[in-house]
Amino acid sequence: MPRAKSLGSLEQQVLEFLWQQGPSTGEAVRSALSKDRPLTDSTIRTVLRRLEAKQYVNHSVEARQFLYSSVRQPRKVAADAVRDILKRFCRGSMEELLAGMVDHRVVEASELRRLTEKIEAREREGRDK
Amino acid sequence: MPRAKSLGSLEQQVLEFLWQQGPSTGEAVRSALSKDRPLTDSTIRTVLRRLEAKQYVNHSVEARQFLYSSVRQPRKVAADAVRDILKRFCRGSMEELLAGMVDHRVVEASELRRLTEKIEAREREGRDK
DNA sequence: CCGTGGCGTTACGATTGGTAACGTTACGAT
DNA sequence: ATCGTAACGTTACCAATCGTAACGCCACGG
Repeated sequence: MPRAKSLGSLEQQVLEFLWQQGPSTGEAVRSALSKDRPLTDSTIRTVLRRLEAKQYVNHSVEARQFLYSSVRQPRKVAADAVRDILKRFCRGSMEELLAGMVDHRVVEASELRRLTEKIEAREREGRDK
Repeated sequence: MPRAKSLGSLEQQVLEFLWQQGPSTGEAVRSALSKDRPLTDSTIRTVLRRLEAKQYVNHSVEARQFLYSSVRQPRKVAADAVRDILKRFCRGSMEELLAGMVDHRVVEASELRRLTEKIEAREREGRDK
Protein backbone atom coordinates (compact mmCIF):
# COMPACT_ATOMS: atom_id res chain seq x y z
CA MET A 1 0.00 0.00 0.00
CA PRO A 2 1.67 3.13 -1.21
CA ARG A 3 1.84 5.64 1.59
CA ALA A 4 -0.47 8.55 0.97
CA LYS A 5 2.01 11.37 0.52
CA SER A 6 0.66 14.74 1.51
CA LEU A 7 0.11 17.59 -0.87
CA GLY A 8 1.26 21.17 -0.76
CA SER A 9 -1.09 23.94 -1.73
CA LEU A 10 0.15 24.37 -5.28
CA GLU A 11 0.26 20.64 -5.79
CA GLN A 12 -3.30 20.56 -4.65
CA GLN A 13 -4.35 23.23 -7.11
CA VAL A 14 -2.65 21.50 -9.97
CA LEU A 15 -4.30 18.24 -9.10
CA GLU A 16 -7.66 19.90 -8.87
CA PHE A 17 -7.15 21.36 -12.28
CA LEU A 18 -6.39 17.96 -13.72
CA TRP A 19 -9.47 16.54 -12.08
CA GLN A 20 -11.64 19.21 -13.57
CA GLN A 21 -10.09 19.43 -16.99
CA GLY A 22 -8.79 15.96 -17.62
CA PRO A 23 -5.44 15.28 -19.28
CA SER A 24 -3.59 18.52 -19.81
CA THR A 25 -0.24 19.83 -20.87
CA GLY A 26 1.95 21.69 -18.42
CA GLU A 27 1.27 24.86 -20.31
CA ALA A 28 -2.47 24.47 -19.94
CA VAL A 29 -2.07 24.07 -16.21
CA ARG A 30 0.26 27.02 -16.00
CA SER A 31 -1.94 29.44 -17.86
CA ALA A 32 -4.96 28.43 -15.82
CA LEU A 33 -3.27 28.82 -12.47
CA SER A 34 -1.55 32.00 -13.52
CA LYS A 35 -4.83 33.85 -13.23
CA ASP A 36 -3.93 34.56 -9.65
CA ARG A 37 -0.21 34.86 -9.63
CA PRO A 38 2.44 34.55 -12.29
CA LEU A 39 4.01 31.13 -12.50
CA THR A 40 6.75 30.01 -14.83
CA ASP A 41 6.42 26.86 -16.86
CA SER A 42 9.41 25.54 -14.97
CA THR A 43 7.57 25.79 -11.69
CA ILE A 44 4.54 23.99 -12.94
CA ARG A 45 6.54 21.26 -14.55
CA THR A 46 8.46 20.68 -11.36
CA VAL A 47 5.22 20.36 -9.48
CA LEU A 48 3.83 17.97 -12.06
CA ARG A 49 6.93 15.83 -11.79
CA ARG A 50 6.61 15.77 -8.03
CA LEU A 51 2.99 14.77 -8.31
CA GLU A 52 4.06 12.00 -10.60
CA ALA A 53 6.69 10.87 -8.11
CA LYS A 54 3.98 10.80 -5.47
CA GLN A 55 1.87 8.73 -7.81
CA TYR A 56 -0.93 11.18 -8.12
CA VAL A 57 -0.53 11.65 -11.85
CA ASN A 58 1.21 10.11 -14.80
CA HIS A 59 1.97 11.33 -18.27
CA SER A 60 1.97 10.18 -21.84
CA VAL A 61 3.67 11.77 -24.79
CA GLU A 62 1.29 13.26 -27.26
CA ALA A 63 2.47 15.22 -30.27
CA ARG A 64 5.88 15.67 -28.71
CA GLN A 65 4.41 17.06 -25.51
CA PHE A 66 3.72 15.61 -22.13
CA LEU A 67 0.11 15.14 -21.34
CA TYR A 68 -0.49 14.75 -17.64
CA SER A 69 -3.42 12.86 -16.23
CA SER A 70 -4.45 12.26 -12.68
CA VAL A 71 -4.15 8.67 -11.64
CA ARG A 72 -6.01 8.62 -8.38
CA GLN A 73 -9.46 10.04 -8.61
CA PRO A 74 -10.60 12.43 -5.88
CA ARG A 75 -12.84 9.85 -4.32
CA LYS A 76 -9.93 7.53 -3.87
CA VAL A 77 -7.76 10.23 -2.34
CA ALA A 78 -10.56 11.19 -0.02
CA ALA A 79 -11.19 7.59 0.95
CA ASP A 80 -7.54 7.03 1.76
CA ALA A 81 -7.46 10.19 3.79
CA VAL A 82 -10.44 9.03 5.80
CA ARG A 83 -8.77 5.70 6.38
CA ASP A 84 -5.84 7.56 7.81
CA ILE A 85 -8.00 9.66 10.09
CA LEU A 86 -9.77 6.56 11.24
CA LYS A 87 -6.51 4.99 12.25
CA ARG A 88 -4.95 8.07 13.76
CA PHE A 89 -7.79 9.52 15.73
CA CYS A 90 -10.50 6.94 16.13
CA ARG A 91 -8.59 3.77 16.87
CA GLY A 92 -10.05 2.40 13.70
CA SER A 93 -13.59 2.77 14.87
CA MET A 94 -15.92 3.99 12.17
CA GLU A 95 -18.63 4.48 14.73
CA GLU A 96 -16.37 6.80 16.63
CA LEU A 97 -15.68 8.78 13.50
CA LEU A 98 -19.30 9.11 12.49
CA ALA A 99 -20.34 10.02 15.99
CA GLY A 100 -17.69 12.72 16.04
CA MET A 101 -18.85 14.05 12.71
CA VAL A 102 -22.39 14.35 13.98
CA ASP A 103 -21.32 15.80 17.31
CA HIS A 104 -19.29 18.46 15.60
CA ARG A 105 -21.84 19.21 12.91
CA VAL A 106 -19.86 18.06 9.95
CA VAL A 107 -23.08 16.41 8.95
CA GLU A 108 -26.47 15.91 10.50
CA ALA A 109 -27.56 12.46 11.56
CA SER A 110 -30.66 12.60 9.40
CA GLU A 111 -28.65 13.66 6.39
CA LEU A 112 -26.19 10.89 7.04
CA ARG A 113 -29.02 8.44 7.11
CA ARG A 114 -30.55 9.76 3.91
CA LEU A 115 -27.26 9.58 2.02
CA THR A 116 -26.48 6.17 3.38
CA GLU A 117 -29.76 4.82 2.19
CA LYS A 118 -29.26 6.36 -1.20
CA ILE A 119 -25.88 4.74 -1.51
CA GLU A 120 -27.17 1.40 -0.35
CA ALA A 121 -29.96 1.56 -2.88
CA ARG A 122 -27.60 2.44 -5.65
CA GLU A 123 -25.37 -0.41 -4.68
CA ARG A 124 -28.22 -2.91 -4.72
CA GLU A 125 -29.32 -1.62 -8.06
CA GLY A 126 -25.86 -1.98 -9.49
CA ARG A 127 -25.45 -5.52 -8.20
CA ASP A 128 -28.65 -7.11 -9.44
CA LYS A 129 -28.90 -5.19 -12.66
CA MET B 1 -11.97 28.85 13.22
CA PRO B 2 -8.40 28.09 14.24
CA ARG B 3 -6.48 26.56 11.39
CA ALA B 4 -6.04 22.83 11.85
CA LYS B 5 -2.28 22.59 12.08
CA SER B 6 -0.89 19.25 11.12
CA LEU B 7 0.94 16.94 13.45
CA GLY B 8 4.31 15.29 13.21
CA SER B 9 4.69 11.68 14.25
CA LEU B 10 6.08 12.38 17.69
CA GLU B 11 3.52 15.07 18.27
CA GLN B 12 0.90 12.54 17.35
CA GLN B 13 2.24 10.01 19.81
CA VAL B 14 2.34 12.52 22.60
CA LEU B 15 -1.19 13.60 21.90
CA GLU B 16 -2.35 10.01 21.85
CA PHE B 17 -0.75 9.46 25.20
CA LEU B 18 -2.58 12.42 26.66
CA TRP B 19 -5.84 11.15 25.26
CA GLN B 20 -5.34 7.78 26.81
CA GLN B 21 -3.89 8.85 30.10
CA GLY B 22 -5.44 12.21 30.75
CA PRO B 23 -3.51 15.14 32.23
CA SER B 24 0.13 14.22 32.58
CA THR B 25 3.47 15.71 33.39
CA GLY B 26 6.15 15.91 30.75
CA GLU B 27 8.07 13.27 32.63
CA ALA B 28 5.16 10.85 32.47
CA VAL B 29 4.95 11.30 28.75
CA ARG B 30 8.67 10.90 28.35
CA SER B 31 8.95 7.70 30.28
CA ALA B 32 6.02 6.18 28.45
CA LEU B 33 7.29 7.02 24.99
CA SER B 34 10.81 6.04 25.91
CA LYS B 35 9.80 2.42 25.78
CA ASP B 36 10.75 2.42 22.14
CA ARG B 37 13.55 4.88 21.88
CA PRO B 38 15.34 7.10 24.36
CA LEU B 39 14.01 10.61 24.54
CA THR B 40 15.24 13.41 26.71
CA ASP B 41 12.87 15.45 28.81
CA SER B 42 13.92 18.44 26.79
CA THR B 43 12.62 16.87 23.61
CA ILE B 44 9.27 16.01 25.08
CA ARG B 45 8.83 19.39 26.63
CA THR B 46 9.56 21.06 23.33
CA VAL B 47 6.96 18.92 21.66
CA LEU B 48 4.45 19.67 24.38
CA ARG B 49 5.07 23.37 23.98
CA ARG B 50 4.57 23.08 20.26
CA LEU B 51 1.36 21.20 20.76
CA GLU B 52 0.26 23.97 23.03
CA ALA B 53 1.13 26.56 20.41
CA LYS B 54 -0.95 24.60 17.95
CA GLN B 55 -3.78 24.62 20.45
CA TYR B 56 -3.95 20.90 20.86
CA VAL B 57 -3.11 20.96 24.56
CA ASN B 58 -2.84 23.37 27.43
CA HIS B 59 -1.23 23.17 30.82
CA SER B 60 -1.82 24.07 34.39
CA VAL B 61 0.64 24.25 37.21
CA GLU B 62 0.17 21.56 39.80
CA ALA B 63 2.55 21.13 42.70
CA ARG B 64 5.13 23.25 40.96
CA GLN B 65 4.98 21.12 37.82
CA PHE B 66 3.28 21.54 34.49
CA LEU B 67 0.38 19.27 33.92
CA TYR B 68 -0.52 18.99 30.27
CA SER B 69 -4.01 18.19 29.09
CA SER B 70 -5.37 17.75 25.62
CA VAL B 71 -7.79 20.43 24.65
CA ARG B 72 -9.31 19.03 21.50
CA GLN B 73 -10.66 15.58 21.91
CA PRO B 74 -9.90 13.01 19.23
CA ARG B 75 -13.41 13.12 17.86
CA LYS B 76 -13.10 16.81 17.29
CA VAL B 77 -9.76 16.47 15.56
CA ALA B 78 -11.14 13.72 13.39
CA ALA B 79 -14.23 15.73 12.56
CA ASP B 80 -12.16 18.74 11.55
CA ALA B 81 -9.97 16.55 9.41
CA VAL B 82 -12.98 15.14 7.64
CA ARG B 83 -14.26 18.64 7.04
CA ASP B 84 -10.99 19.42 5.39
CA ILE B 85 -11.11 16.34 3.18
CA LEU B 86 -14.64 17.19 2.23
CA LYS B 87 -13.59 20.60 1.07
CA ARG B 88 -10.39 19.54 -0.62
CA PHE B 89 -11.44 16.44 -2.45
CA CYS B 90 -15.20 16.26 -2.60
CA ARG B 91 -16.22 19.82 -3.39
CA GLY B 92 -18.00 19.79 -0.09
CA SER B 93 -20.26 16.94 -1.04
CA MET B 94 -20.79 14.49 1.77
CA GLU B 95 -22.46 12.12 -0.63
CA GLU B 96 -19.36 12.09 -2.74
CA LEU B 97 -17.26 11.31 0.30
CA LEU B 98 -19.45 8.49 1.53
CA ALA B 99 -19.72 7.01 -1.93
CA GLY B 100 -15.95 7.05 -2.24
CA MET B 101 -15.59 5.39 1.15
CA VAL B 102 -17.87 2.61 0.09
CA ASP B 103 -16.31 2.28 -3.34
CA HIS B 104 -12.89 1.96 -1.84
CA ARG B 105 -13.92 -0.33 0.99
CA VAL B 106 -13.20 1.96 3.86
CA VAL B 107 -16.55 0.79 5.10
CA GLU B 108 -19.34 -1.35 3.78
CA ALA B 109 -22.65 0.22 2.89
CA SER B 110 -24.54 -2.07 5.23
CA GLU B 111 -22.19 -1.27 8.08
CA LEU B 112 -22.55 2.40 7.35
CA ARG B 113 -26.27 2.04 7.54
CA ARG B 114 -26.13 0.12 10.78
CA LEU B 115 -23.92 2.68 12.47
CA THR B 116 -25.93 5.55 11.16
CA GLU B 117 -29.09 4.12 12.60
CA LYS B 118 -27.37 3.55 15.91
CA ILE B 119 -26.23 7.12 16.04
CA GLU B 120 -29.60 8.46 15.07
CA ALA B 121 -31.23 6.39 17.77
CA ARG B 122 -28.79 7.58 20.35
CA GLU B 123 -29.40 11.13 19.32
CA ARG B 124 -33.14 10.79 19.64
CA GLU B 125 -32.72 9.22 23.00
CA GLY B 126 -30.49 12.02 24.19
CA ARG B 127 -32.88 14.70 22.99
CA ASP B 128 -36.09 13.51 24.56
CA LYS B 129 -34.66 12.12 27.69
C1' DC C 1 23.47 29.82 50.41
C1' DC C 2 23.66 26.49 47.04
C1' DG C 3 22.37 22.30 44.41
C1' DT C 4 18.89 20.61 41.72
C1' DG C 5 14.48 20.01 39.59
C1' DG C 6 11.76 22.07 36.09
C1' DC C 7 11.17 25.19 32.65
C1' DG C 8 12.22 28.36 28.45
C1' DT C 9 15.45 29.62 24.68
C1' DT C 10 17.96 28.53 21.01
C1' DA C 11 19.63 25.64 17.59
C1' DC C 12 20.80 22.18 14.22
C1' DG C 13 19.95 18.82 10.65
C1' DA C 14 16.53 16.56 7.66
C1' DT C 15 12.52 16.89 4.85
C1' DT C 16 9.13 19.14 2.21
C1' DG C 17 7.14 22.48 -0.92
C1' DG C 18 7.12 26.85 -3.78
C1' DT C 19 9.78 28.84 -7.02
C1' DA C 20 12.79 29.12 -10.75
C1' DA C 21 17.39 29.48 -13.44
C1' DC C 22 19.99 26.86 -16.42
C1' DG C 23 21.32 22.93 -19.35
C1' DT C 24 20.02 19.59 -22.97
C1' DT C 25 17.90 17.69 -26.90
C1' DA C 26 15.65 17.07 -31.09
C1' DC C 27 12.56 18.82 -34.74
C1' DG C 28 11.47 22.12 -38.37
C1' DA C 29 12.66 25.96 -41.14
C1' DT C 30 16.21 28.06 -43.76
C1' DA D 1 23.66 20.71 -42.88
C1' DT D 2 22.76 24.32 -39.47
C1' DC D 3 20.46 26.64 -35.96
C1' DG D 4 16.66 28.60 -33.32
C1' DT D 5 13.43 27.16 -30.31
C1' DA D 6 10.06 24.44 -27.88
C1' DA D 7 9.81 21.24 -24.23
C1' DC D 8 11.95 18.69 -20.97
C1' DG D 9 15.25 17.40 -16.90
C1' DT D 10 18.64 18.82 -13.32
C1' DT D 11 19.84 21.44 -9.76
C1' DA D 12 19.17 24.82 -6.44
C1' DC D 13 17.54 28.13 -3.07
C1' DC D 14 14.66 29.50 0.58
C1' DA D 15 11.09 29.05 4.05
C1' DA D 16 8.60 26.23 7.15
C1' DT D 17 8.14 22.16 9.86
C1' DC D 18 9.69 18.60 12.96
C1' DG D 19 12.67 15.50 15.67
C1' DT D 20 16.07 16.17 18.71
C1' DA D 21 18.59 18.22 22.26
C1' DA D 22 22.15 21.30 24.67
C1' DC D 23 22.25 25.03 27.67
C1' DG D 24 20.89 28.50 30.81
C1' DC D 25 17.87 30.52 34.36
C1' DC D 26 15.28 30.47 38.62
C1' DA D 27 13.10 29.27 42.86
C1' DC D 28 12.70 26.12 46.67
C1' DG D 29 14.43 22.78 50.21
C1' DG D 30 18.11 21.36 52.79
